[in-house]
Amino acid sequence: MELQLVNERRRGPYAAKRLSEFAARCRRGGLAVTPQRLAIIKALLGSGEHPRADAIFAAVRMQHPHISLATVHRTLETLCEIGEARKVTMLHDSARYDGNITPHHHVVCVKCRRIRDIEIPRLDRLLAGQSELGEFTVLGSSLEIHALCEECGAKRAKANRTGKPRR
Amino acid sequence: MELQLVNERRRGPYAAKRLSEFAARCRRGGLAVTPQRLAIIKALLGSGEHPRADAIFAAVRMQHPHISLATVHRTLETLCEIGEARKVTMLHDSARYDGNITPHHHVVCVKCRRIRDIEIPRLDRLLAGQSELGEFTVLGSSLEIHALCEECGAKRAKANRTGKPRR
DNA sequence: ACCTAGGTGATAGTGATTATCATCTGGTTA
DNA sequence: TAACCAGATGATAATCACTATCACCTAGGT
Repeated sequence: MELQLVNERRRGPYAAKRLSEFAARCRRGGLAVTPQRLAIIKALLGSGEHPRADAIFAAVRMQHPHISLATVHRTLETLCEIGEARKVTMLHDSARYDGNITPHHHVVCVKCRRIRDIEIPRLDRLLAGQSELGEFTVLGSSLEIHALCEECGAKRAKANRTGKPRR
Repeated sequence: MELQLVNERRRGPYAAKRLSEFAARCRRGGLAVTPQRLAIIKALLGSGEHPRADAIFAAVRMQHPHISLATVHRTLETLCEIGEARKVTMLHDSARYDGNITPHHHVVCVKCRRIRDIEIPRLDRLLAGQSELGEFTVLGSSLEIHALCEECGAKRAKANRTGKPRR
């Protein structure tokens, strides 16, 4: 089997492992280990729902009634920046439309959000043979390739040369 | 070569073909062919930028100075509904976070937006061998599989039985 | 030409996210 | 251990993309 739903039972041990390393990873990223951050990563690791900020807020509030929604938004963003979390899509800011309705996928520059179409016939073939996925009926798909475009890559290289930190 | 940027030169002929069929496709979808809709699909087909509503608005305004931004939003949405356009991601409404930072992909229910993790080792392998893509430096990727979850599929089936239109 | 369902423009409203800023605190240093 | 301060937080205002509302308009069938 080539496509496989990730087993929910793996989450417990995975979360425990990630949590045990969290403080060290924060410090490595130059971040203070605060109770709020701990609560937020804990809530995120404990959920298989790919939650939005408000869901994390609701969960965390039970233990930290004074936490601010702004802190939740900020912290989730920060966690993504140090690689302790990810977004399901990096294109959630606003709707992007495409007039090309033939099957294709996208490369997205992680800095400037420039998007270009790409074709991956092998991927389309792989998915064409998959109509069910656990409890899901497959309808279609779209691959988002994260990349750095030439222009942004050049800017970053220049910034590095003049001594600015990469991130 | 397995991954390939779509050639920009294809857009001209493709847009012309789509435009010539547009009126017929609107009527097939039960939509009136209005100057605004024509201008919007034209602007969309003429752009390789995967534009946001405001960019389409700006482009269309040059020929239709009285068009409303609301019309642009509505029309782009309508075009997606009848299959004349698509969104780059269906998850643009709000940020969804994932605590799982191991390489994986997602199945998304098109109705309720439930998301589950999936693993596609063959896709990861395919992409691991691709560090450049035209002017882009590849960093990672995320596949969004569009699907219908069991619950929503059941609801839809039931609605059909009781005579409600599917869409 | 006439009718009407559906489309549009103007604008108010909503919901998610970000900005601002005064206050607080983790973690380093004396 | 206390004192310090860069960075973190909470409260709240502001912003931004998008949707709802509604009076008026028009495409397309009669």
